[in-house]
Amino acid sequence: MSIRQFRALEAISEYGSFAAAAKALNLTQSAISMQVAALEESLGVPLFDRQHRPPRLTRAGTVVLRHARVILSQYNDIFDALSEARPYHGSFRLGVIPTILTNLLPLSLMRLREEEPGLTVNVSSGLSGELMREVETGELDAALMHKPTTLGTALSWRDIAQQRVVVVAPPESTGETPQEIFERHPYIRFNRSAWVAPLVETRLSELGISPDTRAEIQSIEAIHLLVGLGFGASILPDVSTESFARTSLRIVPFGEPPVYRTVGILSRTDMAKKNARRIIGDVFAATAGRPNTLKKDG
Amino acid sequence: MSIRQFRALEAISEYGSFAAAAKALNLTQSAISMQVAALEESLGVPLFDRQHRPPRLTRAGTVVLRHARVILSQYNDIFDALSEARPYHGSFRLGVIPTILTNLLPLSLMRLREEEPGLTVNVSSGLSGELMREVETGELDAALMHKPTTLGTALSWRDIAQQRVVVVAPPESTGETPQEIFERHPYIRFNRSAWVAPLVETRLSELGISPDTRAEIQSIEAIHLLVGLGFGASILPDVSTESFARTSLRIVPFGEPPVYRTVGILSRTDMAKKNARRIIGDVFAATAGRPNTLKKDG
DNA sequence: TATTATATTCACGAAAATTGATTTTATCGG
DNA sequence: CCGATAAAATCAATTTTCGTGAATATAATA
Repeated sequence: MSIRQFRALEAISEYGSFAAAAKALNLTQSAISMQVAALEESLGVPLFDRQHRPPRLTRAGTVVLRHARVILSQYNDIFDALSEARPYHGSFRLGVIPTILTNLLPLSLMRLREEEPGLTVNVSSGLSGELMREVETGELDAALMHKPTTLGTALSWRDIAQQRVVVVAPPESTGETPQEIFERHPYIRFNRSAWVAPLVETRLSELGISPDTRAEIQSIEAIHLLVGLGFGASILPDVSTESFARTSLRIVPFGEPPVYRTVGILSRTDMAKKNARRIIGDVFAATAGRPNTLKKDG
Repeated sequence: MSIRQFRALEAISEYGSFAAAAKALNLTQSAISMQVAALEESLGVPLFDRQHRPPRLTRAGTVVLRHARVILSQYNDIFDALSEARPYHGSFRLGVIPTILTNLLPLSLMRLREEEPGLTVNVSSGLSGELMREVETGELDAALMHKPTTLGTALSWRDIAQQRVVVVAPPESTGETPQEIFERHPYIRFNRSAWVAPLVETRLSELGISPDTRAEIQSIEAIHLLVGLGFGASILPDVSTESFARTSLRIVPFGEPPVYRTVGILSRTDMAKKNARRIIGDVFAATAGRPNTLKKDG
């Protein structure tokens, strides 16, 4: 099964016979015949009814042809797509929630500067609710934030990362389960993210845990420090894959199935800078998906 | 540019490095490296930024990757699609306009019986307006008819054939243009098709022709016969490609650009027998597109 | 700076595709 | 029904492509 074989199949259907297809593709008729044979071999199904001359497509043949057409059109579009993907020049106003500000963002901006030097990104920070409003009014071109629960057609969303919510405990702590950990350690509540908090509360009560809440803190970094000093344990989105602040904290699953928060890009459906949006989205997605260390210099 | 190369590209993006992709695909690093090199060569664009190790996708790389993903998913879907395309068993009520009844239909039914013996097609005939109503009420599963000018979302349409409307003149007639022909021959009007008639009238007056109308006849076959006997000339949809009744009449273009009528399949969007509809549509489209003679026996 | 992980290069052998000649099979015309 | 013709299948020889393994080269890491 190769593209050449699909091309042959399409040509046969277009020109009506193996021989005609061969001529159109500058090949021998036997080459076409063998390509079809190979295709049928690998699919385990006859694509043509040889009772007729020229052979006719079987039902299976038309099914395969339909797919072949899609494949070939995607294939042919590649060059066009490449020629449209020329260097971008302009500015882009991006809103970002605090958690991302200190994790995903720096790496992504480095990459972006490398890949698309002509694109200037103006970053501002805020909570998801505020950002959403600013996107709606056009103050921001897009926002990197939590996935809203409801979304009108005026706004577009693209997933960037799924962050697992986990229990973070001191390195020297004992206890394998959330229950054990919160029996032995006070709870440092991370209450910034209004989007995740309810999920955490629900899961806590599902697990039958009533933690000893000792503090409420807004910053993931600050909580990391406190937990590292043995002050208590906390429940946070797992940003450790971003390789920043990879302190030696214990990470324990927070029940099954894991609680996730989805981070992505929100923008207006009718926005102008769709190309820039795609570039930025691609870079953030790449950074989130395949964490790489920051280059020393740039 | 081959599917294997696209697979390599996707694997690299998925597993994060050439080496990891190689392992996943049971190949050597060098094989992957060469595939990428070949891909870049044939596209004329670097897909990876070798300043980094492992190399990072460039912008062009992500563009190609997007296409590669579509291609690969279509590719992988082929087997599923084939296994779903199992022999159909059941009946189907198909309405057909008179013109098709005597041309496309017989050939298509023969093919259909050959390809899908389990599918029984019950054919009934009527004018487009009637058929449309019967499809709406569910008396018919689908209808092969002229394309309606307006179409709600409750009904679905699929194009099957474009028939050119042409001037049909006796074999021994003279005159190269419609004007000349209708100066020398009386006009036999085909008034059955309410859908094409207005177009014909418009074109006639555009061409400044006021033909000597000698008869109005409902049947294309009858008109063919009369024209063949030299009784007059007519203007008809060109069904001669269907190789039936290929009498030796003269066929002359009816002005530029040609007048077309579009024939297709109308059905309810919410119909049950979508699979049968597709099969039938495929066969009619194949018959219309690539006219083949009828087999002697079955 | 040394070490390690990773990618590139190159020559060689293996596998696949193409060709040209030949045989087989359907269709068409008496 | 039979021969003529058009089309496809088959086969051996040849060319092309692909993958490997060893030897570099290059970037990240300690």
